Amino acid sequence: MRTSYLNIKTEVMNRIRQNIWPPGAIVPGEVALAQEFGCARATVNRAMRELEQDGVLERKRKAGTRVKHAPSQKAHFAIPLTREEIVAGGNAYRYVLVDKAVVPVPVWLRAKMEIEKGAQCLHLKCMHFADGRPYQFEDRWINLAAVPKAAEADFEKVGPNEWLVRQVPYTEGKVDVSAGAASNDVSELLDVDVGSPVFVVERTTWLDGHGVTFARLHFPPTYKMTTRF
Amino acid sequence: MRTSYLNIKTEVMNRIRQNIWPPGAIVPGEVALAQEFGCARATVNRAMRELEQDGVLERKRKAGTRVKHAPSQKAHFAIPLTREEIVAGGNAYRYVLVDKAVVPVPVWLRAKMEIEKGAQCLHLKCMHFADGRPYQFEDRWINLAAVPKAAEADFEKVGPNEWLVRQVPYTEGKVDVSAGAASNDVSELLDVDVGSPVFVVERTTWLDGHGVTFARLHFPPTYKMTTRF
DNA sequence: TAGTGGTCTAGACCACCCC
DNA sequence: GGGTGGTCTAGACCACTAA
Repeated sequence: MRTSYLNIKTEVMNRIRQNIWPPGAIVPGEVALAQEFGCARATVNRAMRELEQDGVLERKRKAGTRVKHAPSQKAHFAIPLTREEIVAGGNAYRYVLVDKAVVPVPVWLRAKMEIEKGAQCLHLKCMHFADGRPYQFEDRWINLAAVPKAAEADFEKVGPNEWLVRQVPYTEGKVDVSAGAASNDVSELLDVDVGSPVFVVERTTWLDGHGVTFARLHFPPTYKMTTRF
Repeated sequence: MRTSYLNIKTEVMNRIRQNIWPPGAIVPGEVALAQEFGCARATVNRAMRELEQDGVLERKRKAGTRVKHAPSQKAHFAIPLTREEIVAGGNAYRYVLVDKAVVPVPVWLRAKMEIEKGAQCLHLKCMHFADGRPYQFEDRWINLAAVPKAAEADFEKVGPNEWLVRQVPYTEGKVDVSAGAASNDVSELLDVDVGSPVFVVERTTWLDGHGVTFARLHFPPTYKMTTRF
């Protein structure tokens, strides 16, 4: 085809990189570009809309389209299932359930997930291994009021994350990433020294505003979360 | 307007959540949906295309559109300028250049950024403070062959990241996030114990395949990278 | 090879919002 | 008020690929 929206995207990017359209400059309107490229406005529109999503352009009705001063950089991290992540890395995956208990929801968790008082929850401790080496320690809490079926699952074969994603898909959530010090438990399970650095990912998940699950994932300091942008 | 692509998106999401279209199920084709919703196929197409981007659907020519078994969860973290990040948090920002030197590119950096042998680079050490407390220690390397102008900048007032983003926008890069142990230098600058956990963000940046800059950002363990999905 | 999504067009109406 | 992007339409051709 003569003019694809992709061609327009790359052409626009070229002009920006070559400083023909410097940061802050206003870009010709859609009608003008459509005429220049000899295509329909809808085609230009799609190209420009995607460039806006990519963080390169700023668009406002009436004001027109401008080149962003500082392109908003976004790192886009995928959050795969641990099993898939390990297998994708070419390693053998092994999962072990370390501990399982039904307990009243602790106060800190109630605050974090906005759970009603007196609810019961399932507390799981799991290990994930890659080629026999400790890969991740998963400290997981599941709100049984939100997911009653979890009480019947045994979690011996399938990890809670994988189970949950099948039972309660399409949830909303929050992710916190940080560095922490290995506690006694964690250091033993991950086979690192007490107090040494541990990479921590915390995930809180809601469904329709109800707290579903909270997980704290601990990785040895060899672990890196990587992405390109 | 009667049928917006947004209405279609929410309606489709509802059907998925209510298990009318369970995971793995094939969804009616675009023509069928267009007829059902009483709109043009292009409208349905946009809705479905965006839902695919959102990780909810899988689309293949001829095979049709299916609901994903496990929705691919993506967290996308914004990477703001440190100054803006601190100011946005309601804190006073202060920047200090700790050290600056022109040196031959070290071997490990040449390997990482694919820089030609014998090139010179600028090595900067900077501190960022939030309300007087150490917020980030920035260990930055700039390839002078790629950014000659950097040799003239003094980096006393403006940090290298902010300077670079203005001089060399629209680059490609890689981000690695991990946990590390504080070295002697870092522990002193961040005011933490030697060997204690430090949150580390490493960013490598290329322009047209040429290594531009590498930065290792160290945060005290109180720091958390947060996002919602 | 037939059916599905991928894309483009030419035209239209509208909502928003800077000037 | 008027110009800009936001969206929708009805129709068309094409590319890919599963059956």
